[in-house]
Amino acid sequence: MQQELKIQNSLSRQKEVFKPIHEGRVGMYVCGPTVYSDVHLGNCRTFVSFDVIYRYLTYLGYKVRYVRNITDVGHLEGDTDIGGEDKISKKARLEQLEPMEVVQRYTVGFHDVMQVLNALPPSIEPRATQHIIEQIDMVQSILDNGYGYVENGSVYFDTNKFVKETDYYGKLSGRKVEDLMTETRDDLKNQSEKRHPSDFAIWIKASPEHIMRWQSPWSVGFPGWHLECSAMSTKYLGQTFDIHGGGNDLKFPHHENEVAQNIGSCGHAPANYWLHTNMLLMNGKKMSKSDGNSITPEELFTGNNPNVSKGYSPMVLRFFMLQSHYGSTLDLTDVALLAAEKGYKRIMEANQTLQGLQHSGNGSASELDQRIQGQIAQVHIEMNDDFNTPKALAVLFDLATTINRLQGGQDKLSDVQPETLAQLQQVFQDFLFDVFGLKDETATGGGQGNADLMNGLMDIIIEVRKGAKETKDWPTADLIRNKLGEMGVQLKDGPEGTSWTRDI
RNA sequence: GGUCGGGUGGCCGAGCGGCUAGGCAGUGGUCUGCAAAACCUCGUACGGCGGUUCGAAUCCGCUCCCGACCUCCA
Repeated sequence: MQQELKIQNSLSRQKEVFKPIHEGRVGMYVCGPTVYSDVHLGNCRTFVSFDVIYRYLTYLGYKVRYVRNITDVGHLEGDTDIGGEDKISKKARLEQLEPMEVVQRYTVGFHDVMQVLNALPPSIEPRATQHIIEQIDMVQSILDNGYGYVENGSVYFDTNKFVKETDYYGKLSGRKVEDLMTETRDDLKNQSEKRHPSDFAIWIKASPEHIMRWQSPWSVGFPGWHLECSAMSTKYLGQTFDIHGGGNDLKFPHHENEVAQNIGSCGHAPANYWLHTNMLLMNGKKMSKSDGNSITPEELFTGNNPNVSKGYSPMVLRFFMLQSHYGSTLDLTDVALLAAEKGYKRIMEANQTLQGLQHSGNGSASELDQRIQGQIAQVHIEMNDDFNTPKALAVLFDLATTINRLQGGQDKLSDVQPETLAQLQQVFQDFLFDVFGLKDETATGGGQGNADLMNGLMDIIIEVRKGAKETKDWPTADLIRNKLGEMGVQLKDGPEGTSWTRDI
């Protein structure tokens, strides 16, 4: 299984072979949320996507340092670098809370959602407010290098100078520098402190009523929005690292400005590979906090939202996301979720069947065996092609049919080598759980102790029903099946006996 | 207005020059006490119009829609 991993690099707009800076290690930075309100599902898609990327890199044997920040200061409302109110501050004012209470509340909420979605915590989760010193240092470096200027206590990044002296600005977002320089939007006219419309604040002097403020060489103020990512990625991953990720709505201006800040302060572009996830849509439109077209994870799980007919399990949501590529938009609809729920159940039950298959020890290298071997390899090939989870999943579904045929006797285990079966069992476990990060909710839930109890109880019930069936006592047999069905436990009669699964 | 990305069978969603994924729904079967599940079967889709090519959903041109970014959002 030695294929090369290829990833789509936003910087080159091409799929490139991934080569880490340090053999066997990967440094990855992903822009995390601004914690001023509940995460919505769109945010979750990005973090689930990078969770799978993180998991797969780890699966490949890389030692990954995954840094995902929490932005808790500096992110302004509105369309200007100054004049807009800090999002955290605004929320604090409206709810009469300390800014850090706001931050704490939504950070905890974010972590809870990440946990139910089974997203692994990052290696480091730095906060902007914990890195004010690093950010001030970076502003100073930018000033020292001549790429910034001070105006009335605020510091701005001089994009005009940066453009003249380097060829970086606009490269990532594919923007034409001339367009940026000749920006004439009405909104920008009143930003008199800036020398150019495309300049952006890296340090902002706090107005008297502004609650979050720190001492700096230029003013009592706070850092600009883009700065924290530059400062923290540099601190934890170095001046140049492997992968920088985020939602593609951050490409401009956030990421473009980040690149400028890094080069402006230390002369190096931050990341070799930029990965951008595409937007989650709802009703064909971008899911967005600001225009109200959004649904929270909570609402999706409970069904308490007009856009869904029922609640969906977090794992169904995760599976739904895996069925599309992270680089494509994904439209969230009720029927699509319904379909995902069935598909999720099918693959999980196939895995249960697979893990229960017992090999007698004698198996030939038949055509079937060869095909399974090929498909096992194919799963890896698909994932190595820019983390193509929908294609990898498609191969797993093909294998699910084979698994069910083996169980049903249409295919014979004697045509499968014991090692092949073992590999297949391993691949399903590895990919379903370790790489895709799914959990099997069709199986027994509620902790291991309860699982054992549940299994024991079900064995008894199935045994009793078997007795009823043998005496052709159909009313009793059906009563048991129907009552269990109402409780969310489905019985499946088969030639080998009766098995059961739980609804999700 | 500028820049970028899309339009794929009933729905979702891969593919991105020939081998025409996958899931869900639907069809007709097998199995079953009945059902469910499972298995088998059927279903040739790529917005429109031209062009390049032996061959195009895939490349090029035009055109019509849709979305994203350009201003806060993952």
